[in-house]
Amino acid sequence: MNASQFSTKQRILGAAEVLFARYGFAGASLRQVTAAANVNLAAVNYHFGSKENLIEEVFRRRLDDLNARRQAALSKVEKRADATLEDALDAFIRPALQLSLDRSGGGAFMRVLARAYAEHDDRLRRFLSDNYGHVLREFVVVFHHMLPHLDKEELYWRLDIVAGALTYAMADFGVIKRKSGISEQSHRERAAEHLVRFAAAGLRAP
Amino acid sequence: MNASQFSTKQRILGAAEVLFARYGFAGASLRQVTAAANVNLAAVNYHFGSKENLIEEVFRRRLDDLNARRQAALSKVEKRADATLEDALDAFIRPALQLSLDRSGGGAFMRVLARAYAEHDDRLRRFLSDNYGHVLREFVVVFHHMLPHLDKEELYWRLDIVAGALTYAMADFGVIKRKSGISEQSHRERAAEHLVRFAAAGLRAP
DNA sequence: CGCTCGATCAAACGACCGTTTGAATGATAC
DNA sequence: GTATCATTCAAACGGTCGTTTGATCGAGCG
Repeated sequence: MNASQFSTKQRILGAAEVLFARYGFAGASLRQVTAAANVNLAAVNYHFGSKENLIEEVFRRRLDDLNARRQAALSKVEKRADATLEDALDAFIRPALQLSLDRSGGGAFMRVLARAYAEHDDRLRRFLSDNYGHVLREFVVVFHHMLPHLDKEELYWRLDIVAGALTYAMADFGVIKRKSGISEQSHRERAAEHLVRFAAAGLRAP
Repeated sequence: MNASQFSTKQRILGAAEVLFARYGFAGASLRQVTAAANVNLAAVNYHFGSKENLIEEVFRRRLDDLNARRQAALSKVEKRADATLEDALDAFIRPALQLSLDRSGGGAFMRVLARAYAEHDDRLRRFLSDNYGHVLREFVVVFHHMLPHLDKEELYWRLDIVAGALTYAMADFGVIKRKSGISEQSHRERAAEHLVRFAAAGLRAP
């Protein structure tokens, strides 16, 4: 009998996401993952081939959606003649925020993503760059039109800073202690608002 | 015979720093560490008691110095009546930059620090908060005087963003590909310059 | 010299790791 | 009913993990 309405693959992916977020890729074992997912240990190698492949699938499941949302939001911005810098930033940041607020594990995924940055693993970096680099390049074009006083290299530097601050904020790294009355969700929403305002000013700097 | 002029403890700390940066706390084994340090496997448990304690010592060795440098730089800023926001930011960022440029492992340490944020480990967070906390609070006071239009909570949010962007930049997380002609050191120096300019504008935002 | 004691060493401990195997299961097609 | 085939299962594989043990080393000292 299944302990859930979801398929074995989906349950493994969900459990892996949470445990990778909490203990890291090396720190979370397949025995922990399969126990949490209520599936047999061998199921990971049967369905995914290896732990390495499982890690990639954890990313693919969320990033396909995240990038589609970002591209859709950016398209809307491009079609409006009066779009502001804040609108473009919002198109980049809000999809990440929404994903982090997703009821089933989105918050965990943002921490997994932050871990991926920290890993500095070449294979993982190439995987992320190959599959999702083109979306970043589209954003660069739009920002370049909105900030004509910045040359391409300067713009890249600043967007890199924005990406860093976003990763940090969405992964809830910060030292700001969430007040007991405030949910993780509204905490992240506040973070996103502050981030858009801060990043807009930073990008506009001479 | 020793393979180095440094003591066993120092060699373990140095090797651990590099390997924790590269493979993470769970991913780097004590066998790797002791082999790289050219010491016996049992030396870690003899000198540090456990792997967990070794991790804390890796932090303590660098953070004591980083905090002292930040406090000294901040004191100079406080004594000058004409100090600018950029000066205060510099007092916070430059010590981290200098540490990251330290010949022996400072760059690795900044990546270890970024991993600590990603770990979300309560014990590690408390340890860092105890070491970082009071210095951060001193910076808040100075920034508060320089940015009277921001209330305390708003200021905390923005400084948290700055800390995130700094961590990200110093750990070399970014997607900006270092050109082959540019050393890691001058890459980090560029990052720090951009960061100060960006953060100053972001903090000054209405 | 003989004694002491912190430091280093090879070896082993039990536990856990990712992966593989081959049998059992159960729905589908003939 | 029976053959098929994807899926699930318990068990085991060889390795690596952090830690512990007891022997050995070697400088300092009476």
